[in-house]
Amino acid sequence: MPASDIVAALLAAGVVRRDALGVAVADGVGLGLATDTESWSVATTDPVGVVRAVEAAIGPRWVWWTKETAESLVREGLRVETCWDLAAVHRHVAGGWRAEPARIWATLQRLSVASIPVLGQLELLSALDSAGADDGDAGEPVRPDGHLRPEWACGGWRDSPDRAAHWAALAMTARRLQRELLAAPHGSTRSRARDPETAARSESTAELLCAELQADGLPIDVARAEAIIASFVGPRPTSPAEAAELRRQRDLVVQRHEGVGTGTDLRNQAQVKAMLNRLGVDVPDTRARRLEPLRADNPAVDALLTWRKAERIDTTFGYAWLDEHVGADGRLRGGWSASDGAAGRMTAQAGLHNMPADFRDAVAADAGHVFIRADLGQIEPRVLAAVSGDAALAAATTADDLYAPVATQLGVERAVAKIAVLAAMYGQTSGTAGAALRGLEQTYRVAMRYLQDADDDGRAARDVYTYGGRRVRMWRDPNVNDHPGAMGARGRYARNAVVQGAAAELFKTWAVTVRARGAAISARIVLCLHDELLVHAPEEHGAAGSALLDDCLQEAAARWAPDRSVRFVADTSVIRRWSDAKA
DNA sequence: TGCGGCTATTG
DNA sequence: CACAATAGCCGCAG
Repeated sequence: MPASDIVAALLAAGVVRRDALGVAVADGVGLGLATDTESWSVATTDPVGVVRAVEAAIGPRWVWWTKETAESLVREGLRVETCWDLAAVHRHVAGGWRAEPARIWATLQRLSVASIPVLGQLELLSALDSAGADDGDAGEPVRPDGHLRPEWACGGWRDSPDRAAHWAALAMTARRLQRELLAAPHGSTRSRARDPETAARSESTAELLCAELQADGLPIDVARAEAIIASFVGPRPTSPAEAAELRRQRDLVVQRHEGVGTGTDLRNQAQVKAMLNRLGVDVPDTRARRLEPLRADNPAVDALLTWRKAERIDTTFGYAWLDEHVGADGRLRGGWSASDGAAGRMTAQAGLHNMPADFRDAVAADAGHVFIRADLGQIEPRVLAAVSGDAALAAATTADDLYAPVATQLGVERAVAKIAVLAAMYGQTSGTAGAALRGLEQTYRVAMRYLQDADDDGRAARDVYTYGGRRVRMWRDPNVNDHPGAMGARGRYARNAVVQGAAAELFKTWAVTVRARGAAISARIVLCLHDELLVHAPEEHGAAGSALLDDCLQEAAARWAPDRSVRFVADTSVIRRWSDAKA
């Protein structure tokens, strides 16, 4: 069936723009499409071509199980506008990281995760269990016991277009159940989001963005990057033997401070500590922060710290790193995850999130292009004001510098106010913030209560929920009784998770808004860094892009937060190199 | 070979 | 050295 017939069939079925449309792409075989009531199977060697035609003609909200589908589309150069990613929504509402179809389905059916059938266990099951859980029709994706058939879930749905159509229809069923789950009150701190689907949608589209970030990569001036590396470790060695010799020479510069022949292994923590002891330096550990003050008085410490920096560049951000992750097209590519870890932040590999600042000079826009860079100012305390509904703290967000009015309110220096607010969000109790913390309790009672509630939940091993409804699971060591240390750690973790997690939700809403609106001026996000966006665009659209980032922040904030009492600000600039940004 | 500890880098 | 993350090397247990 040609793609135009599929489009006609969908139009006849009444599918319009933004309507949910299930899709299952079986590469080389065909695809399945499904609405809530109908499904279509298409045999074709070019299933993505069909998706492309439907996207162009209708532009639905594509519904799929996992980001594999997003990656399939992006690999073929297709950028669809929006989606509903069942795995992303599952991670959001259920917590945890694992989100295979069988787990998503079991959760929606309220079946125990432990009872999910595993492929290859069938013989064992039938031997042990005379009830025969799998006595249904193998042509159906769902077993009589309600679980997904493992052979379907593990790829069997790709076997034929008909199966793909079943799989797409099942995705639509799963989406309906997820929406019910999102709309229902849940947990001890029900999400205060105005529209419970907002977060689910931006979390979904963030997966699409991640697939694109992975494919596009970050533009790198490779010659500049090599020069930066050379400034730390010297020119690129031409052979492994030369590399080894250079390394030996670098070690010797430090070892010489002890005289000849000691041969301290600088990569061995215990030996380094012993060496420092012999040189009269007594430290509990050898971290740079601790050694830095001693550097001026002790040439050996100075040499060691210089060695550390070079060693770090050589092993982690050296020539090998460039060769492995930068393509012939000058793009640095790494894997992206839309909601990793505790609170659902985006994460990236290949050093994209922890590249030393020295390298920002090597992050350069293509010829005829610019970067539009924007970072959110003081995002966490502003988010705290929004999610807790603290009117006093919200009032402080009208200032460009939130800490200024907070300091005035507390009657302390700005620096003290800042430390106190951060301490409250991170759960620090020791240190100098003590008096100011008590002031916070008085002045921003609602926000501090919100944090304390999360802390209490965490200590008691109760899961917490972010503003956008992300479930953050708590844990308990099954082998030992809870002890104060573990409880305190969980409390701090939970306290931070409700703030950091909500900030991540706002950030992703902003990012996917920029992704959508930026397409009109060929602006593409090339880096997401927790509170910072780097967008690559043709230079003639620099000014428009700059305005767009700011507009999108206001749009995203309005969509994400229930009222406009909290002000969000971004510092935006149009630059050629990342290092041109002022901060 | 896998894992915890230590270290450095980022927000 | 609070909260989160990636990533490398080392020693040690299995």
